[in-house]
Amino acid sequence: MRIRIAECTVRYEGRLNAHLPWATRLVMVKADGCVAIHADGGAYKPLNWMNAPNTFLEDGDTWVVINPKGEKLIIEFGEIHFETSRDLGEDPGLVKDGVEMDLQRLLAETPEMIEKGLTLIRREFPTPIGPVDLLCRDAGDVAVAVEVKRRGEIDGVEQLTRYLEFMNRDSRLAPVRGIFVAQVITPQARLVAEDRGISCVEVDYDELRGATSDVMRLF
Amino acid sequence: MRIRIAECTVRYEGRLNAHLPWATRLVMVKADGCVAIHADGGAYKPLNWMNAPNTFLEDGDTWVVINPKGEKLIIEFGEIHFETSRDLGEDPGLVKDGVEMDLQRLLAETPEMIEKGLTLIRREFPTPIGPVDLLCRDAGDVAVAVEVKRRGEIDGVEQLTRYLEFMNRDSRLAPVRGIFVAQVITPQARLVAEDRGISCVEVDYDELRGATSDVMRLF
DNA sequence: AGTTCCATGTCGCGG
DNA sequence: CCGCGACGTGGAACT
Repeated sequence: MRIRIAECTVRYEGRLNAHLPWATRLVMVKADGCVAIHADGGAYKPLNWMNAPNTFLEDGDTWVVINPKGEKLIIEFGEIHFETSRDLGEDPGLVKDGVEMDLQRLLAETPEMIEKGLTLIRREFPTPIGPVDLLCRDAGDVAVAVEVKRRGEIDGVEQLTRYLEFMNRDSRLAPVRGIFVAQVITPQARLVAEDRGISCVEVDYDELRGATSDVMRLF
Repeated sequence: MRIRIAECTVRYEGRLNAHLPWATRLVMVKADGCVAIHADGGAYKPLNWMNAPNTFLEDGDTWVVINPKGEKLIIEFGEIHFETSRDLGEDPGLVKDGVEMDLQRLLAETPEMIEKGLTLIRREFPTPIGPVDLLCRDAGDVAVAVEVKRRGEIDGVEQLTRYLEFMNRDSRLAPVRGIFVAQVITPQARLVAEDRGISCVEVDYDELRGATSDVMRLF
């Protein structure tokens, strides 16, 4: 990784055109060739950047970075206040726990936690417009499409609505009802969902993890 | 801005739990207090971060960063390879051209580029659930709601669908048909749009800018 | 403060 | 490689 703190102007020509006037900034070039220009604030997002892969041309006090799509980043340097370079090596990477996939996996293992009598038919059931998270059958043998979200917002309800629309045109499946499952569901999402006859269920991740491991212990 | 390159492990406890094993990384602390932990690759996004505002506790070789929502970032340092600190001052900020607003402005000036015979009634036409980008009238005097996106994806179709639903309940406007305009439209979005009787039009930004300046020259 | 919507989103997975 | 959906999305504009 190469770090330079310097006066610079930057021009980006690509998906849009953007320009940075002269100021002091930090320019970071990573081992994979990606470039980021940071100001001293504004969260982790750089003012300008160019992701790998790209070609890097260093011509005196001007750097030109071009990627295969033809996007271009031009950095012109003035006074360089500081520079260093160091190889950090490979990173073992981030380990995550508690994302949607985990939630979906747990719910697939214990659909009872969503609704009493619910049994799983298939995870990621395919429809013409994408896979439904869980296709289940309820206590009364009716098909149920379950959409799982970490945070239940209106987008998720729209998504489930689209699936139901398509699935209810399929005579082998219809009628299909919907259940929207999330750790938290916003009042708006709940309102829209229930207006469309979609049930809403909030689940607790830790409780779910507990219940699932209990069920797993039975086998 | 403070930069430290060092051996470290990181733990994040917040919206999810995440953990980084020991490795050499760059830790950046900006003037506004935000913290970012970078590996030597992987675009501009840090492995872990904490945005301002937050409280920063430095206790020996351990840093604890907590934000008002209770999310927590814990960095434990081993060997420090390098450290520096420097005030970059305020940044004049990025100037952009070519975002959705620009596209919308150009289309408002030359609605003919969307469809022959189309004329503008109003930009940002208000509905109870938000403003429609362009309200137009077609060659046959029928009202047309136009949703403009840089990239046409399913969210945009949903947005336009909601607008149309409301507008078609208004007897002074109905019937209203929809046109979905973008520089690129994904097949999924097109499928859903056309399933709902919404037309799709792809436009080229440079061509549009040319055509618009031609029209403007006539006046 | 809460909600909506844009973004050079980025990232990862599956076809 | 493209398309699609999740993301600790972040961030800005507006209510």
